[in-house]
Amino acid sequence: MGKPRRAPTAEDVARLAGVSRTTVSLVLNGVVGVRIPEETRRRVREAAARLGYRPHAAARHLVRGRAEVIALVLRQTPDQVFADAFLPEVLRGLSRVLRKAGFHLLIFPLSPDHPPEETVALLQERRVDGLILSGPRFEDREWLARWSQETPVVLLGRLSDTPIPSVDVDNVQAAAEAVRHLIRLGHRRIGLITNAPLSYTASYERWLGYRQALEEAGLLYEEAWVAFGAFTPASGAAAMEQLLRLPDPPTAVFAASDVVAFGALQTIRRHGLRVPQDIAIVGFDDVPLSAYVDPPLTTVHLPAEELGLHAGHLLLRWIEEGRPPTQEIRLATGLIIRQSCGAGGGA
Amino acid sequence: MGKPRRAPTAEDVARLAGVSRTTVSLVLNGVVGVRIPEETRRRVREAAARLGYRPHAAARHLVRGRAEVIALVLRQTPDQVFADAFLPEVLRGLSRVLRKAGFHLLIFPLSPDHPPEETVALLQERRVDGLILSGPRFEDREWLARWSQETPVVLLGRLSDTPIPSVDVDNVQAAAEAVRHLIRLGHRRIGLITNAPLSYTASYERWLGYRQALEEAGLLYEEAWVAFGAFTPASGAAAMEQLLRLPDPPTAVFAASDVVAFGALQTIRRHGLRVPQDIAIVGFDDVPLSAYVDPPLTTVHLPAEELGLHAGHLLLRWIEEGRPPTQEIRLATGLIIRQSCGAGGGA
DNA sequence: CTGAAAGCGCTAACAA
DNA sequence: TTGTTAGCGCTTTCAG
Repeated sequence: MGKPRRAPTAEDVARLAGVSRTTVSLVLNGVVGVRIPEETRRRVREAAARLGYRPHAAARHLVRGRAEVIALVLRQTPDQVFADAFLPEVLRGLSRVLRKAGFHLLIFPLSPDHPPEETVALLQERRVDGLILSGPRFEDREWLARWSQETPVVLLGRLSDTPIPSVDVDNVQAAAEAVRHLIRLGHRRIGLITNAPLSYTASYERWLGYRQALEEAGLLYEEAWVAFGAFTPASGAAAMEQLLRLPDPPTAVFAASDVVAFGALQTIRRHGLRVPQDIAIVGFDDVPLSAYVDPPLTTVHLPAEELGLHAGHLLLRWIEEGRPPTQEIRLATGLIIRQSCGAGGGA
Repeated sequence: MGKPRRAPTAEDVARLAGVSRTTVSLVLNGVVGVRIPEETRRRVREAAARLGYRPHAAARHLVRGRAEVIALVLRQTPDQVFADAFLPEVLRGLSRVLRKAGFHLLIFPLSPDHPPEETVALLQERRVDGLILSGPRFEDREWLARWSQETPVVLLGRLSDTPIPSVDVDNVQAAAEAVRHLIRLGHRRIGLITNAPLSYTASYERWLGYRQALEEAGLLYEEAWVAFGAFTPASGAAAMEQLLRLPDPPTAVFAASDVVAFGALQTIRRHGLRVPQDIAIVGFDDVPLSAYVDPPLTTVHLPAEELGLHAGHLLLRWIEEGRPPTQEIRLATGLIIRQSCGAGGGA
């Protein structure tokens, strides 16, 4: 009862097994090229098991210079968190690769109310082996540049003109594909509701894809047909309202995120219009619930778990190889055709 | 360029400031009751700043015996992750309190494919100061009991008959309130779609609340009126299907999670029935999107961020005070009346 | 008020 | 093949 205050150390194991600490370390770490009799190994392992010995990660860190920890910095604002239904999935993909490599995940929410420097300082104290920044922002470029000279980083999302490896989807192509679908269905007046201000890379790129598809098809880009959403359904609802007030409203709209699309759907309903008969909608993200709104939303699938997985891979490679992989991974998206555009997607 | 291989240590700071390591430590940690001239303090601080010195967390951990890290163990299966739209919010609440106390958050997904022992081992190596288990399961009782003798734990969710502090909502009352709302609106034939098998505490308790409300009102509990969902909208859709096939289907149903309710809504639509005119629905959780389905879902609000916040508080208290707070915190829920029951909630 | 010294638990270079 | 030794970077008595 009064015994196990202190966790067993390698020393304890050594004593119990009747060997030295070195031997314990050698055996337990499975160091190769050392010929230790099976009998000794067995004794050590048994002693360790009996004591419930676990090496102390901090001590190991200190001497090996490796924390075996990477940090996930969440750059999401509260509004974005709300929009971000796939954090759990990203986490799953990420932690799967990490665990296999023996790494652990430290979470750092970096909301706008904390200056990045403060978080950077904390990260430094922790001596993490690497860092994944989810949802990088323009303001982050400076500290990232500095940081990436010392420690591996990978971006989940994108930042233009930076040599930092990143993983993301090809937003331009994905958005263009969504809009092309609308065009293919005969729409000529196609509106856009952005998912966020264009200062966000993803929003900007989706806007670009929208323009590109229009241009390919020889359709005019009309300023009036783009309305700005900002993460929330409410913002999507307002944007749709604005589009509907136009003298000749679009017959279809590309909502650059599902969440924003949900708001748009609501507005449309409130105006007594029907989707897709009166107006077609295509979303972006394929959040789990998009299949369950009315009508089920045609949307662009975002492979959340794979994003996490690849980010982890890339970071681990940098850590192992000691130099940046200089890679931009662009994961494929796919258009999921459901019923909000009136094509396929059976009842 | 070839310089900053090694991070500056306290030694470096001491040298630059022309003092000893002790002094550096004393000054930088703001140890009280030590009279060091302001001038010396200034010099130390300046040297530290100039070098960009950051104390090494692992070294500190080793000597102080405190990691300043707590672990969040996610017990969610993939299906649950899907259902769990509020992980980000919980995270936000949690990391807010932790940061204030100088603690960090290590994430451990504990999916069913890893034996708990393995994760426990990893947790031990990390020597975390405490642990929050989100979504505890019956099978966890054993290792939890053992663990909690050594290290603080708090449950996010509930496990019956355990002395481990926990924070949760009062599912029984919350569910009862939802059902009472239906009864108040005149419904007598009220069905239940569970959010998960009853082996899950939350499901069980919501089922209990359902029964309780029925009983209070003198209504009969009918086996046939409870259908089992399992996390996903698809399961909710199937459950609703089953209810609708009954000779005399319920006129209202309490879906024990919004996600499951979304599936139910879809089934109802497919049957050409209308909500709330033909059938009323009340959900549970108040996930962000529940206000944006058609019709907006009346539901029970789950205070996700506060759950995280309180869990953090409780854990920190245990860590600071050295003994379990023996507390069960039950956070208040509230019925959010929207339009899926045909009462209030204006258009 | 400040410095010297010990030691947290572990690994790894070096001897024996 | 195994043991001895020297730190990793920090805090913290204990002397000066």
